[in-house]
Amino acid sequence: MQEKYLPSEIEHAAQVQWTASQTYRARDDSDRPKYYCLSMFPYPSGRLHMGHVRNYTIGDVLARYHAMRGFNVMQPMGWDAFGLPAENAAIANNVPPAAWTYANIDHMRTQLQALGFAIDWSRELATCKPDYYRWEQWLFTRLFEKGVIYKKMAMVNWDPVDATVLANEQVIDGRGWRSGALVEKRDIPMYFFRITQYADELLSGLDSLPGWPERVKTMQANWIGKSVGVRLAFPLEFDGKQDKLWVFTTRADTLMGVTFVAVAAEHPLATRAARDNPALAAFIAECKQGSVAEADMATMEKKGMDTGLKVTHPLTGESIPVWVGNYVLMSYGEGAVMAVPAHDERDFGFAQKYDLPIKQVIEAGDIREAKKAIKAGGLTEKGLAQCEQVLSGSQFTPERWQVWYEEKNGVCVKSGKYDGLDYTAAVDAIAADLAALNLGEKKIQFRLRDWGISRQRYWGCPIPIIYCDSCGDVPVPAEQLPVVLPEDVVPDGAGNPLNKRADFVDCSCPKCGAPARRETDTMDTFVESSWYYARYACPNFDGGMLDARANKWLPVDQYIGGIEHAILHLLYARFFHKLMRDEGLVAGDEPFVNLLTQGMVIADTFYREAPDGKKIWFNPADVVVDESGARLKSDGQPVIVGGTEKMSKSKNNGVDPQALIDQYGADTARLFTMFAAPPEQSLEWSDAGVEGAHRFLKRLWKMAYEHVQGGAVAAFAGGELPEAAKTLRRQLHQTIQKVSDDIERRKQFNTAIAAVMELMNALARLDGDDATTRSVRQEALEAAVALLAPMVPHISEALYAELKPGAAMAWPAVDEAALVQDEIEFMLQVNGKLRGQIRVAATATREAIEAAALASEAAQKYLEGKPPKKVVVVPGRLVNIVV
RNA sequence: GCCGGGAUGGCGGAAUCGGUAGACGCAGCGGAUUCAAAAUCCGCCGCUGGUAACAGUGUGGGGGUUCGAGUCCCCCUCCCGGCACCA
Repeated sequence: MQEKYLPSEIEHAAQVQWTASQTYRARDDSDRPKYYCLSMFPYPSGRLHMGHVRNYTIGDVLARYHAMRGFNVMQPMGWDAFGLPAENAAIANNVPPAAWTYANIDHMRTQLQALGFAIDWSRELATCKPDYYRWEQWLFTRLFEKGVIYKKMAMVNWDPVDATVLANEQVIDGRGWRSGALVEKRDIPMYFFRITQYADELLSGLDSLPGWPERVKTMQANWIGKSVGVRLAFPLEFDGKQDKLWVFTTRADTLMGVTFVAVAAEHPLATRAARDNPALAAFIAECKQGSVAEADMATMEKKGMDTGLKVTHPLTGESIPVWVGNYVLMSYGEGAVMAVPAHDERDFGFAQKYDLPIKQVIEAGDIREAKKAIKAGGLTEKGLAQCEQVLSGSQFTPERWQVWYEEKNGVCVKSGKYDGLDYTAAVDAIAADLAALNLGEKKIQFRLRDWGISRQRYWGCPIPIIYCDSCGDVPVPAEQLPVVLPEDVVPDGAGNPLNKRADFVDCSCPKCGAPARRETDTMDTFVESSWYYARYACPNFDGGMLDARANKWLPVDQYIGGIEHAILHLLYARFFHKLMRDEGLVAGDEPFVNLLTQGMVIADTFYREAPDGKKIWFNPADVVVDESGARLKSDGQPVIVGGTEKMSKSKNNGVDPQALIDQYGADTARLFTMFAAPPEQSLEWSDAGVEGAHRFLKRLWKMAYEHVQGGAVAAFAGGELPEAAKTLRRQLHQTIQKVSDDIERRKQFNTAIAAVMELMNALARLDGDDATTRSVRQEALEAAVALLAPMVPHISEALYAELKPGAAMAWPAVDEAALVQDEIEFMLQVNGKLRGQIRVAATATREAIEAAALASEAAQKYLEGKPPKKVVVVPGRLVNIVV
């Protein structure tokens, strides 16, 4: 055995051996229970970053643990290879996105392999390859024919200078990232997935996912946003014609308090009103400036303008003004809202700003109670004062409006026949009256919108549609698929370069044979990442999208990925699974049984501002920070510190793990990443601490080396032990228990590692070279090495081979007999404060424990001879004496 | 703005079901070894007072429930993620 721990040597040897013997090949034909462990596949951005290392190490720990437990494990890997950064790189370096992407994949594959992940590389896939996206195009045509995919107009960010659609990320402070031009909203035709048709199932399906974090399910449920309300109409007359303005509201009980209605700038009524109203037209044009991102819409100043139009209140017949409001979203509900300033925060702010009437129609519950109590009489002085205080707020004033709009348990007032009704009763009564007038009905409304997938970009999966002047939008027939994306294109940032490629665009109509044009839009990259998990089961199948193996491996037993994917990616993948199920391609309802959302790896950001106001971001590795501030290493000039954020390409704050691997080896990088923070928490990167992880591995190596030098010995197999060895064995088996539980149930690896560290510290203190002690040491070392194997597989394998030559490393078993304790230590509290300890036999009764506690010196000191008020005994833990 | 999450020593974090706050590691300090250094080994290490024993205090801030709160409830502050064309 080597005396020194040489990571590069043992890691290389282990990896070569794993590859040669196909150790991590998932068996399609095995009868052992399957365990499909999937980590979210990477975007091939260039090099691995720490987030990848964290993600894949978590997956690898779980995969290796289950393999040691006898499962037939599948851990695949692939590349989410289409996307915007490849086009940006192309523009910056004048290389085709394809070449850039393939080079990145090759480099990152090497890096992943150097980390020693137990990946079945025979299943590798890349979404930019025709043999993958071909089936996505095939499914698209099927769904298009079924009507699950349809075409409609939708709003995008438009850069008028570059004449191109911008991603939200490319809009910076309302301007295009390259041109600096003010961004406009523009309506263009797009293809949509009818995800709203599955809204109810996507919502109720969350209940069938006990293995998902609560927070993720809550986020998804809120995103789907099912609300029960009333869709109702305000009749109006326009251009001499009778019409209706429809709105959706969850607060129909406040209908009698409506003082105006507001429509979105894009609403047809606004457009019509603006025809002969230049001021309104100008205001609408202003609303159409800026990005389409919801966050921008929600944080901008609420503005509006009276259209001059009036609608009729459906129940009172009152005339109500129609406003255009920049805060009304065309994409939600009807694109119009009824405004009740007295009981809605946003309406209130708007009414205050434009001096619109505010009409109270709900009385708060506490005010009602106070009025009742005073009327009934017999109040104490204090009670009366309380009631009066409540009533002092009962006059509606703008300063006190929160009391009114926040009130959920109020009743209707000043609402005619609805006075005195609570929320449910009022909504029911009003909905019934509206229905009788044919002016409304109860309706379920989702916040979820249909999924627009058209992207006016080159580097994506082509949408398989052909435009024919006589036949219209024709899906490409299956036998003509795939529609192959040419890979020799270099985009220039101004529009989709496919439009300039006659060899791509020109084609003939599959129906009539006439000359036709190919769609040049590509699909949202979320489409590729919505079904890759299923394709891993049969990546080489060329007869269809999936074969029978999909149902052998699915559902995924453990999915691991960043919390930033909690809503969109995971919702789309769940949706796609249901689409594939309804096509008869997969059997189950949900794709991922257990989900682990790792926290982000965050790091400092540094930037400089260019003369045109753009920010240029610098990598932390290229920056030195000291008392004088942050400076760029290359030129010594200062840079601005931008705060600690998620490691990302756009902020250029990713830390390259390669240096770590080169200096300390993969095991150290893996160990440190798992040890630094629990998986679900965000991990602030710092280089300090890596040294400690490496030191631990060196110590482990040294202890094993010294033990092995002493000659062969069998692991402890039973019999009486001296006290020190017995205690160590108890700790050993407690550690096995804890590490198993930490990995399998808690999925918290930092504490598992800490427990093994404690064990090693104890083992280092165990003296004695007699045969018995050595046999206990052998047992402990074998177990410790096996417990660490999921985290640090290379060193574990090397050490196990030295400790127990020729044996296969299995997960250690707990010896229940070793766990038995004779005496237990109880904490002694007096009035909840720790005052001492007592030792009691493990078999002691509650009475005996109590007696021992009261008899203790500490208790006597605080009792001062008096009997205790109360004694609380927590079994196995503590005694609290209340004096 | 809306939805979700977080805050514990100088730092990363532990405390799993309301029961010893600070495990484990980093940094620091002291010592051993060494010609010296690195490496390694041993010890100390929340804060305040005290030579010490010990006492008080302490989990972002304020309030509450409880014999007992880092953990549960209410209010607030700050930080992070998502917000539908970044992936």
